[in-house]
Amino acid sequence: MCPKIVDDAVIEAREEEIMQTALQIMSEQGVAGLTIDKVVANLPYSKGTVYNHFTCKEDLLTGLCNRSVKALTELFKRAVTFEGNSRERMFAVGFAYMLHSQLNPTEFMLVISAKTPSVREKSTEKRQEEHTALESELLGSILQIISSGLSSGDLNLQPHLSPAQVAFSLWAMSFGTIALLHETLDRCSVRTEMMLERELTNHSNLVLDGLDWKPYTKDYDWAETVERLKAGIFKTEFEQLQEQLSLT
Amino acid sequence: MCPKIVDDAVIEAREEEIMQTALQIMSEQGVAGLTIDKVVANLPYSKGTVYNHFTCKEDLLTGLCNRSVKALTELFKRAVTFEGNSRERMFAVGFAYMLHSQLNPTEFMLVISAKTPSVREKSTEKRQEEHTALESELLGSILQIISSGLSSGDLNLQPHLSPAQVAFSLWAMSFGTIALLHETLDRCSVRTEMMLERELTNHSNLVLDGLDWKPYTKDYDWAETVERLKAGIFKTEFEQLQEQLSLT
DNA sequence: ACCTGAACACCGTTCAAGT
DNA sequence: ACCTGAACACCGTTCAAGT
Repeated sequence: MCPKIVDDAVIEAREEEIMQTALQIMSEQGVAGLTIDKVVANLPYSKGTVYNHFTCKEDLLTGLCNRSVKALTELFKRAVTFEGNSRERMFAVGFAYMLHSQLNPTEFMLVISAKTPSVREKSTEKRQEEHTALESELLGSILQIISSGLSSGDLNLQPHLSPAQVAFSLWAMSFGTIALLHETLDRCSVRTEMMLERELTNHSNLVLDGLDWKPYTKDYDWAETVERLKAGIFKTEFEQLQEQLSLT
Repeated sequence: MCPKIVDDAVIEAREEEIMQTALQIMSEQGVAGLTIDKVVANLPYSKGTVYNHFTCKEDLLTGLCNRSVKALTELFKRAVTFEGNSRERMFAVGFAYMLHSQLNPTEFMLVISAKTPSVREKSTEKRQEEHTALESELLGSILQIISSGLSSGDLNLQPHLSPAQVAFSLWAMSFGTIALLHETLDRCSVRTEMMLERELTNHSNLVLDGLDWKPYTKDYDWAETVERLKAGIFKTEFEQLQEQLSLT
């Protein structure tokens, strides 16, 4: 009836197949081990077809990056629905970020390298725009929680700080913690189950206390909140993470 | 008299020459634009000689990364000598980090990519060890200020936080802010002179307030501290930055 | 002992030929 | 209209020959 729609679906399915294959190779051989030849060898298509979907290797990397951010967006949206006070919801966002980075270490590193000028310059305009759109969705979730904190009175913004600046602070803090800790965990090869969780909780508490966002760390049972997240909205993800860690 | 020493000096000078050439190429053509052929073309030596100094391209990248961290170490040591209270000295470290990342954007990005597994795996053992040694020197400066804050009573550690964790928090915060802001500034192509300075001050204040490190943001004239840094220990660097920004 | 650069292998990208 | 894979260009790395 409408062949165009069917075609689009086929194209999208193939794009997904290409990206999954690329991801598989990268998780085994590292980002530097990714080769279009290797991707094609694991696929029933030819090189030319892959280049019909992605204009160059960098475009493929940005595509993978977007795929990962898309999944993160979903987790953030779920965090916004967490039942609790506004600071708990903000904490849930950080928790979601941590879970995502742990469950998809390869993709997380990709987000960093996709921001690199050398990758961005070569990617398609289209995929770059998709990327910025996804990032403002992420930011949107954070801003939503900030404004709910403001209206509930949990958060009192200092005059020199705008909501956008607060959102940026929180993001930078989480990003920095995860990026540096990933690297440290890699090097020590001591992937203790809860190291990242503990550090991220510490940093999150520092920044949220610094922002004067109530209830303060000392006035609340945050361990209980963590338990509620693990058993509630992020149950599936947490179980996946435990399984993954027990395998290593 | 002692030819070995002369030889070492010659070798070191050449290594520096190679790294400077590589840096020059990277600042013009990006990290992806760096090619051993291009490096050799700008040098009076042959490919083989370059490969006598660096075992592979990644080893050269790690060498450049270390060169940059070495310079940062010097700035941090200077920050420790800043005359003021302990929180001011801690702030000076963040300020040094910001100055360094602004003055050497290419090198700063390199530090990120050098931490990437694909680069680290290929680098020489020797250069990797040098890198960890440099990083503990950086951390050492931070720990020094933390312990002076503890003994002066400016900083009261919460029971669940160790000095090392605090140092890590501060580092992660600065790193995250700078990395994300670099990217944002790149994209907007609005390199307003003081954007990074303002954001880093905000974040630093948030974290230090959160840590309960006195004097609090609201109780002190931090703008005056910034002025003192700009006119004092970081005068040269600040002037370089202004010059650089006025040229663009 | 160190330097040289031709030679090799590998990989991203293209495009003429095929369906 | 889309797919194919041989062919090309480029780049990291090596090593026999030279000094």
